[in-house]
Order: sequence, then C-alpha cells, then structure tokens
Amino acid sequence: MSIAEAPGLRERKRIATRKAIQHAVLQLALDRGLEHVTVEEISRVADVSPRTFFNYFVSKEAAIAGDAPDFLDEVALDRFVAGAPEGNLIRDLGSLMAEAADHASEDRETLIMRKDLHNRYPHLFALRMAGMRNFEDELSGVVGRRLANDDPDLARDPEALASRGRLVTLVALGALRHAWTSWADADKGSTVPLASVIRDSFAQLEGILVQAGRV
Amino acid sequence: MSIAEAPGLRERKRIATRKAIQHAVLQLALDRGLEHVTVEEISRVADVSPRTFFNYFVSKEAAIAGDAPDFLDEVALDRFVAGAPEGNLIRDLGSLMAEAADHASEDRETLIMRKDLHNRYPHLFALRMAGMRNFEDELSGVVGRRLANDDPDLARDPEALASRGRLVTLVALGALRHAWTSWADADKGSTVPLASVIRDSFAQLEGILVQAGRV
DNA sequence: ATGCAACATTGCAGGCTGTGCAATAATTGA
DNA sequence: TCAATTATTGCACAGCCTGCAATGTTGCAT
Repeated sequence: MSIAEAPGLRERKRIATRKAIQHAVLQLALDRGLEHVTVEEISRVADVSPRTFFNYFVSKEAAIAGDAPDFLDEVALDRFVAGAPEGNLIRDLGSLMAEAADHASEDRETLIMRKDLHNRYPHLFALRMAGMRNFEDELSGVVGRRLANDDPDLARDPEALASRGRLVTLVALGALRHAWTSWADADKGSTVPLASVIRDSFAQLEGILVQAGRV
Repeated sequence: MSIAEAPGLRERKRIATRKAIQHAVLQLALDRGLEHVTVEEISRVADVSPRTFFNYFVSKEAAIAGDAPDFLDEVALDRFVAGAPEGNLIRDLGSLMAEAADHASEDRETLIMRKDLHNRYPHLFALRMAGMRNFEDELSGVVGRRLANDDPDLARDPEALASRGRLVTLVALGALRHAWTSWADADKGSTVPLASVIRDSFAQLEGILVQAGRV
C-alpha cells in the first residue's frame, strides 16, 4: 500500500473506465430501476463493449455495490495495535473504521447515488457486505494483534486469540452496518459525514450493557 | 405461527419436493463442484422439470444456502421481552438464537452437507446472511420491545429505541456468524451442538462489552 | 361421488448473463 | 522505433431465469 506511485497512462485509463462504468450503471439504475437495465445499455453509456464490462465487473450488481474498502496504511494499523487512540478496544475500532471510510476516495455524487440504490435494493447492501470477506480476514488479524497486546494471557493461546479476534471483528462489522444504514436513512439533505456516524455507532455499542442489563 | 395444523397432502408434497431439490443440489455440488452443476441436472435428479425448480428457488445457490430460520413462537418471544431467562440482554439473546437454531428441523445429513459447502464456497454463506433480512427486521422489533422494557427512559424516544434495537440486532448477528463459523470449522467428528456454540459466542461477546465499558 | 375452484407442474419461447477464445489495438520500456 | 505486454473487442455458446398458457392434482362443498 504505502505511497501511490504516479500512475501511467494505462493505469489512469483503467481507473477512468472503471468509474465510467460505475457511473453509467448507477445513473441508469436510478433512472429506470435495476431490473430494467441491461449490461448492453450500461456498456453503451459507458462507451465500452459489453465484453469489456465483464472484464471489469462480474455482474451488474457488483458494479453498483462498490469496491471493498482499501485497507489502511501500516502506520495507522500499528497505532491501533499498540492501543491508540483511547485504549478502549471498541471505540478505537470505531476510529479505525471511521478513518477507513474517510480514505475511500469517491466523489460525493457517486456516494449519494449508491446510497439511494442501497435504500431501494437492500440486496445490494448485502452484496457489498459479502464482498468484504477479505477486509474481514485482514481485520481479524489486526484485531488479534491488538488483543494479544492488551492481554498477554490470551496471547499464549493462539486459537482462543484467533477466535476472539474474529468475534470482535464480526461484531464490529455489525456496528459498521448499523452506521451505514443510519447514514443512508438520514434525510437527503443531511451532511453529517459517514465517519462521525460510525464513531457514534461504536460509542453506542460500548454503552449497550450499561443501560440494558445490570446483570 | 403457534401450533402447526396437520398439513394436507398438497402441503406435504410441496415440502417433499423442496427437500428433494435441496438434497439433489447439495449432493451434486459436493460431488463435482458448484460450478459444474446445472439446473437441468439438479432437476433430473430431483425428478422435477427445470421450470419447477425455479418455482421453488430463484437460483442454484438459493437452494443450497438454506432457508432463513423460522421465527420462534410468541411465548418464547414474550418471555425474552420480559427479561428472561437471565435478565442479561446479550446472554438472553444468545439463548433465543440457540433455541431458534434447535427448532430448525433439518436432518443432520443436510446440515453437514451444507456445512461443507459453506466452507468450500464462502459466498454461499454470505448469501445466507443476505437472506436473513426479514429475520433481522423482526428481531430488531423484538429487541426494541425488550429494550423498552428494560429502560423506560429509552422507551420514551421511539427513534432512539429503534436505532438501538437495530444496533443490538446487527451486533448479535455478528456473534451468530461467529458461532456458525466456529461450528463449521470444528473437526468433522465433533458433535458439539450448534446451540451451545451459539451460547458460548454470546457469552464471550458479553465479556468483551463489559471490558470495553469499564475503561 | 361429482364438480368446481384453487393450486402445482410442465413445456416452450425468448431475452439476458457471463466466459473462452482469438484477433486487433493501445501502451510501455528499451 | 520496435518488441513485449496488456487492454479491448467481436463472436459463439452454454446456462440462467421468466412469462405464459396448457395440463394435471388437490381441496372442498354439495
């Protein structure tokens, strides 16, 4: 990951094509409904051949769903593993996710179109979550490292460590989903950034036990 | 929901056909890999026409993924809402899920075949999660009721209540996923029931949240 | 039992999806 | 400028999935 080299013409074109396709499919799906849009039309609008469409995306829905988040740079991860910024696992995870959301460099227009479509076609949302398996696995590892750092006892049992890392990760993704839908359900005019909604969801998660059951 | 009437011939046949299709697709997919199985073959093995296959399932993968869990009867839900069995939100949720898993009346053979396929084709697992939207919404409502019961203050703000209900639900589904994969990853010979793995995951989750809330 | 209404199954036609392959075109780096 | 690499495209084709109309089956009231 680290620093992005200045990409050559080839790479720039690739990115442009990718964006053109995504933009086309979002536009068309919003206009006339996902089920009435064919790959042929999308390709026409995006100015590529239908065959090329499939070189970029395996399906219509994949083009809409959006790419899985790029992972953060090592520095941010190392900070998290070491117990920053607050020393509280859940809140720190929230911060990490919020940062990741900020780094997703997509223009606001695209984001909003996707948001609408996710509202209209819930299965797209599910698809996106499904596409995060990689992210999920990487995150599990990172969380595991953090847990080992927090609790040397746990570090001595690699299996328990992995299992717990995975549990924390899956739970965190639940909170992330909550944030996503909260953000998506907000009024159209709302300008609250996704990152802060994420932080909020994680903060609430932390408080769940306090209010609900004093055991 | 309540008590199941004795189903008539029509209904019994329907169920039989459904099972036949599911069994056929599982068998074939295990044998030669999901991508080398066609609907035509499945139908031949299940002894229905290809058209009938699509009357039962919208796709090959849907037939494999398995149905969303039926919801529990009102009695069990009311008990949960009232604060049973332990008065601890997370653990009680775990019990609820464990019960639901027990009630899923599928023969062990089917369960194991699915387990293997979920291991081999992770996107099937994702598909299953995606198919749980209904369950998700219902559960959110139930959790909301429980929360209102636990915390009258919260009950006075319906929006906050709904949001929190959804958060708890999504997080719980994360724990459920954890349980599922733990169970699926276990040795083939293992006979630990899914229900107890579920309870275990939720207990761990509680530990995590408690720790987070302490700081 | 009979007949009718409701529902299930099937075949068929047809559009759309998604992939392998081989030809062509564009970009890169020496 | 030239050769290697990589991207785009057209074509052919298997398979997915749906609508529709015909044909069986089951349920139910008489």
